[in-house]
Amino acid sequence: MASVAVENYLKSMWELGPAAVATQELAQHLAVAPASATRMLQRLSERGLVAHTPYRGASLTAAGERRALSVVRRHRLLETFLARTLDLGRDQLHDEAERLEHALSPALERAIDDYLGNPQRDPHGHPIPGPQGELPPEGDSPLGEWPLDRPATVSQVPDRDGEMLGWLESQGLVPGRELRLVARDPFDGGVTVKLDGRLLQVAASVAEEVRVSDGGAA
Amino acid sequence: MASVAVENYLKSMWELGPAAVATQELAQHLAVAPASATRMLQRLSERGLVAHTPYRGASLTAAGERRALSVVRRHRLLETFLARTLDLGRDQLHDEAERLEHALSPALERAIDDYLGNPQRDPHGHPIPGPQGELPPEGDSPLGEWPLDRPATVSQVPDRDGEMLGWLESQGLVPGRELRLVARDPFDGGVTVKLDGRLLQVAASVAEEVRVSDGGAA
DNA sequence: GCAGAGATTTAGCCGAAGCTAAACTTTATA
DNA sequence: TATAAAGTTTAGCTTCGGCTAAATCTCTGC
Repeated sequence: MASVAVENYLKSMWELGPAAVATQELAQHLAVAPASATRMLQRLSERGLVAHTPYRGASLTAAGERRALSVVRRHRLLETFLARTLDLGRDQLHDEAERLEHALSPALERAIDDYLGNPQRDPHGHPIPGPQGELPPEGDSPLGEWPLDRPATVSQVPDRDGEMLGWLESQGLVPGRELRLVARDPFDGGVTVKLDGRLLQVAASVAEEVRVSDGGAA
Repeated sequence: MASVAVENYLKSMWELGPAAVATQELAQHLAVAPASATRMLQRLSERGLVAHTPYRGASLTAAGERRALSVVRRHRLLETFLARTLDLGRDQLHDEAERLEHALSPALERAIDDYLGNPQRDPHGHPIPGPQGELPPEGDSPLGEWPLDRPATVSQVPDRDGEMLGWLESQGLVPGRELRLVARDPFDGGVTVKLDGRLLQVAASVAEEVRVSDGGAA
């Protein structure tokens, strides 16, 4: 039905949303020329999957969001499945799932979901949308916005940036790890955290991507 | 590198080979118009993957065969992997693997192969080509050609025809099952086999597709 | 309130891979 | 052996999804 390209545009729109997404931003995210993005937005608009106001960006319609969430669901189920069976590095998971997600039939999606026992989160801690695209309200906060001294548990790490992910792992910043914020740089948003008795400097760009919550239960 | 379409043409060529394949045969196998097959054969010929003599059919070059076997390897590894982890019906396996095979990276291929312990056969009993396309010499014979009364073990069943596969399974004709030929219809090639103490009529078309060998070791 | 920078869209091109219709080969039959 | 049928190829069109270059819009700074 939807081609690989269409699925990728919808997924990117969702990742960059929910506010209106600029053509250029979308194009960059997909490593495509801006003109290509414009054309695709027009086609998606005709199909009723995005609302595109020329020169003002675009956003997903309800139908578009459903399709996007279906791709996200397949992606995250695949990451979870591959992590459970094979053991690949956390950063390999993303790339592999990225390719396979477009080839997953509804039947196989269901079989994998059952096999995994209907997981709620993928190995990076990202919530897995339900079969109809249901997503629980987001209870996690960016690490950079967490109050000082309140105990927190890492709930989500980014999956796209292999480099950042590698660093996070080497520092023990993985989902489930407990920590406390001991200082915040008021200018750039970087933070210092204490985990395992160690102090660790976390750059602003990283502190934006890592999410935490207070329950030990993710 | 090679598109999904190219991979599918190469795989079909291999399945229909090794003798020269007629354009029409190839087109039918891929559910494509004959003219489309001609054009693709010309392109593959330019790329050095097939040898095409106009009006006389085409066959894979050594390079083409290598690529084809890589697709077959991915397909059969995937079937084995899915069968081992999820439990899908034997006939679903084929369709799912058909889609996923084109999205399997070399790294994931290796990871799956290791996970499975470098299997030699897929769940249908088909041999899995090695990483460089190595295939052991075929030791199995079509059921229809097996001598009367000599004990045989089913080694391979077809994977494409879900209907036939369903029937075979319902009759217990699955890889590993032992049987004996008790009669052969001299005209159409159908046979009567004895398995589990029962007598079973097997049509010629089926007897061609099922392969047997004498070792219990497949 | 207008010029210019920056973002966006349009116009026009390309290649892949599909299709149909028409032309051409090969093969088979009368 | 000639001709018809069957199979194959060529010609020319379509859609998808890229691209570049040129045109157009928006916004900001003067």
